[in-house]
Amino acid sequence: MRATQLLAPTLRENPAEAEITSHQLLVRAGFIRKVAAGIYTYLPLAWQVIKKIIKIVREEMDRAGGQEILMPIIQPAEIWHESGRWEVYGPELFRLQDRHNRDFCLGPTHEEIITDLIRNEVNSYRQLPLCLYQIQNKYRDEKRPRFGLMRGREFIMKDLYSFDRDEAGLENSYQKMFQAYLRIFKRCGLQVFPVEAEAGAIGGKDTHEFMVLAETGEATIVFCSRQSCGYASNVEKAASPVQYSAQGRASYAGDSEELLPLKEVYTPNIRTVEEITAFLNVPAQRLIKSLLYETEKGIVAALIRGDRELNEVKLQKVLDVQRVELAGAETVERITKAGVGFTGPVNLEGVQLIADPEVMAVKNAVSGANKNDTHLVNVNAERDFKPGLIADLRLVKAGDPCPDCLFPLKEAKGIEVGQTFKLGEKYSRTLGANYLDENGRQKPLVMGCYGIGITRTMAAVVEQRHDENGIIWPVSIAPFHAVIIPVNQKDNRQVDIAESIYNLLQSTGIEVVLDDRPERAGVKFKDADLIGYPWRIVVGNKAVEKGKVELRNRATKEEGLFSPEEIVGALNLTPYT
RNA sequence: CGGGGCGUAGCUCAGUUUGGUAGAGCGCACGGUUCGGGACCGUGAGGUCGCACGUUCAAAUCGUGUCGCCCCGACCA
Repeated sequence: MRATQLLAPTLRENPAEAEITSHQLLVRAGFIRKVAAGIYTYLPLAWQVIKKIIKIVREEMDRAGGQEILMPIIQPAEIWHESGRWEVYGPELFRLQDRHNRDFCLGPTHEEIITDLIRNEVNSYRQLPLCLYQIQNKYRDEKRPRFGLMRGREFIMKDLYSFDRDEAGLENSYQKMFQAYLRIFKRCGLQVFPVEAEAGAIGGKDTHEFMVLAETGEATIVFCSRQSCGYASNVEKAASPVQYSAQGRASYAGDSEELLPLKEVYTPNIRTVEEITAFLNVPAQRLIKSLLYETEKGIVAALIRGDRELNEVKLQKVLDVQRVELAGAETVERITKAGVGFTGPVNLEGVQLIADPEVMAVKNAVSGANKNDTHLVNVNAERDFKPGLIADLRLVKAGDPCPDCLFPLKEAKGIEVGQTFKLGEKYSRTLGANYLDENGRQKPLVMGCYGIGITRTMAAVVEQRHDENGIIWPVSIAPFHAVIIPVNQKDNRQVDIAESIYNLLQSTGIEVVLDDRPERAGVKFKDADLIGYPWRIVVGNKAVEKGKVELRNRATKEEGLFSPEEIVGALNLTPYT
């Protein structure tokens, strides 16, 4: 490809709207342009990268036994009603109507379509196991699209669905996919690590997210500091190892303190945990934070130790509700008869009490009194209040003990590039996708689903592989392997040598750009670094006189002089470096 | 959906407070000088100032509405 013919509009300055590195660089280096919020055109360089990522994904899916299909973007509302997700998915579903006012949606995912296909076409255990996948545009009307390709409203995704006859089959399919995922991301030059996660709207039991560690990641993950343990989890999922025992407080902290009588104290306008710890001179661990949440099943009071944060996902799961929303000031006042900041579990009427096990362990705790400017001291669980439910509600954080081995956990930010789910029978039951076993008995198919965000993966690679000058593509997915830069476009000797190297490399199958633009060398160097070609070949005067050209590695910055004939041999096209 | 901010040339931004002829740098076109890390000189093209309505002799500037975009939060494969 000649640079004069390549549409790669680079920018000198960062676009004002781009916040994170991958967004800035992909726009600046001429890979993408925005069409609307969260919707982008992929220019030639980006599409080149995307096609390569897709090729890798396709090879690994095929190797793992997948068969590629292509399902429609536009999906009729009926099957979404059937699965119940027309309502559940909410405003995130792009909905539209045809000329007859029939409802459709743009597919955010394809469980419904595939299950519909399979229930009609697969009837026998002899046809199992079956793995089908597609690489397709997906549509999600995100509340807040952001960070360029990270969270788009239109994006490219690979989704594979596995169908097995039983749990053992699913486990086998799941493991194959898990391994395939590790290979895919490695081949894309990414360092990922799989973490345990929550299933979210898709549903299912076991699920892993594949995380690319990056400062700009939207997900927080925790992992065990002990290498051999290997525990890693999304914080939302991460369990806290503290369990409540029937023996109660005595088992905690070796604390032999006596239970003291309950007492009211005057705490004028003292509302927050910080204010109370300062005012009463007690540590935050001794406080019981009482948070009122509104759910579709009513209002609950969630109790958590003063030094902890509540994990709303855990709360939602434990209550088995769709919606948990921190109650507003009016609701708090209606329920507690006091202002925000004075809520406490003692004599709190009309709500369900749910407590974290740690709360049960605090002796002589401090809590709100449900009375303005008043707190209670020497509050003790069981004696002064009795929660209807005790459940792990804590948001785990760095330093907390690992649930598997009790070593301290570490925390990191990650970009989720893939997720695998064991769906089980969730969709096959609701949509009636069954098969007949050897005994002629009808059974629901056992499903798994496995996604990879293709366009997000491209952004994640930029996020993980860049420097102050631009992107550093691995050879495996670089838009081109190399760029040839004649330093002076008006020097015929340089141009001739550059042209001959260009022809030579092309004839050996190396993907190369000849930067034949009438620009000064500096401009070409800047663009080469910005775009991130793995190799750069500079044809300059001094080099020409010695019959040698420069070969430079984008990632390592190593340089060497080679004769044109030596270049092909010197180019190291090891994919992932 | 709550809070905040911004819409002026392809890009980055001034100008809006105090209404009166549309600006700069970069990019682009042409000519010249340059030529190994985003050169310089000259000439030039390019804008319904997001859109609509209103106030006014006069609106980029004031008012109302509306659309779009960005950030924080909530939410999310």
